[in-house]
Amino acid sequence: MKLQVDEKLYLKDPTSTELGETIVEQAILMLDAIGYEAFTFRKLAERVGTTEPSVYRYFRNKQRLLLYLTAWYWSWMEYRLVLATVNVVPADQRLRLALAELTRPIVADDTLPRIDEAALYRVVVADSSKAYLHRNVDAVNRDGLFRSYKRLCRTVADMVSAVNPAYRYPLALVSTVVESSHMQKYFAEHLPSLTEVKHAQADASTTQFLTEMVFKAIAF
Amino acid sequence: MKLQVDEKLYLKDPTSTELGETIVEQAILMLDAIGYEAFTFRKLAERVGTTEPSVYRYFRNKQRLLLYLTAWYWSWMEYRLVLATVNVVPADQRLRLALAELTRPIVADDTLPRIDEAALYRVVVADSSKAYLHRNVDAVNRDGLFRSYKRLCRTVADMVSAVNPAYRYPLALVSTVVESSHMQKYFAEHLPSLTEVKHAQADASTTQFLTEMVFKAIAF
DNA sequence: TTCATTGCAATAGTAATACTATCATCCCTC
DNA sequence: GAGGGATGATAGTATTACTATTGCAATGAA
Repeated sequence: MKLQVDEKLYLKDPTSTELGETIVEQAILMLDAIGYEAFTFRKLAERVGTTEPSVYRYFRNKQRLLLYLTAWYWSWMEYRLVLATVNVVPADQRLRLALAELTRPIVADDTLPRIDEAALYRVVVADSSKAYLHRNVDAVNRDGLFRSYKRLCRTVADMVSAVNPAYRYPLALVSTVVESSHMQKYFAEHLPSLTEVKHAQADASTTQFLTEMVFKAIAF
Repeated sequence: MKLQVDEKLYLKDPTSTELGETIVEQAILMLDAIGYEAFTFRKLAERVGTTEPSVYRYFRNKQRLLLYLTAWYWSWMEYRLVLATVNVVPADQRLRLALAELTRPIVADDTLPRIDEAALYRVVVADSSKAYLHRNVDAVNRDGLFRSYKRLCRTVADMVSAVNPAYRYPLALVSTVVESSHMQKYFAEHLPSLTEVKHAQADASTTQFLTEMVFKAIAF
């Protein structure tokens, strides 16, 4: 299985060579280990056993690498979401399954052999917003680099509209839910006085909190 | 009028000297103008007409300066919120006013002569999450530097509980609303396909969207 | 078999960033 | 007029975020 990501996210397709695959694999582990701020291409090159210029041959800079990882993540999420809801006809049940998928705990998965999905999820939770909370958002957006995120939100928003076509804020609600699901898990771990979600059962209670919120918000 | 912020946020109280006040005043304008990533103490010093070491005498680093500004902002928000709801007895009306205050457009205000409140608000929207989405969250939190944010969320969460004591996620709901109100305005400006909120009337529709969401979520 | 291409390593270098140290100076107060 | 706090001036370090250039080894086509 291979997911498509926009060509502008990289200089050279990392899936086209062994080194490229290793760079992506190790970047995820390293970002998870030390965080976006401390992460540098020099350290990554050292870990991979290559040189800084070789990493730069694949990605223009670390923001683009982060964008690549998050775009990949959102595409993968949409794939899972479609898989989870295919053949389910009732609109409310489809939405419920989609929300469960969006807020579900990510576990390691062998269908994607070189990707540590759990680590990638932690990176997305902690750092994905830095990809758009940046002065160059407009330029990055013009290049279409948020397309997979937008597509995912649109997909779920359409499910919301299928349940209640009169609801006026499906996209706002969905983007709120997506970001909030990250935030609540982050808060549960680091700033527990900002949420009732408990670190130990963060996944289940986040799903419950947000699912309840969505269905009440769009109820007739 | 003067707001208290935690002493650990600065090395030397910027309100204690003319230079300190100028540093804070210009930091807000500069962060608003060029963004957190491009902002440096060297550039700030140049703009203020002082030297880099002098800025470092007030703030340990730029994260602390950002924390100082956001802590100040949340304290100010809580003050406004209390002011807006004082003498209002019905619980649902209190909550409605508080939400309106939280999501209201910020306009320049002469009660705080050297602070450009509108610029500070834009900085908070674009950059405040970077103060906690950082590897050192736990250390910063141990120092109590998120206290004003937590206090604000707790205050509003108590209003939620006053309306419906049985609702199980008041804090999670409030932190979601606070962050979402920033996010929706940011999306309206930069990623409009992620929200129905329109840039031109971002304030009114964000207030409406979130107020409606909260009252439906906590309805019996 | 040669030749060109690619894929990558190695080395080197630049401008900027995030600080820290030291010392002089100024002004206010006692 | 001595002492002390506030600031300025200068200088320096380690790291970051790149970029340029060169060369070599494997591969595949002519």
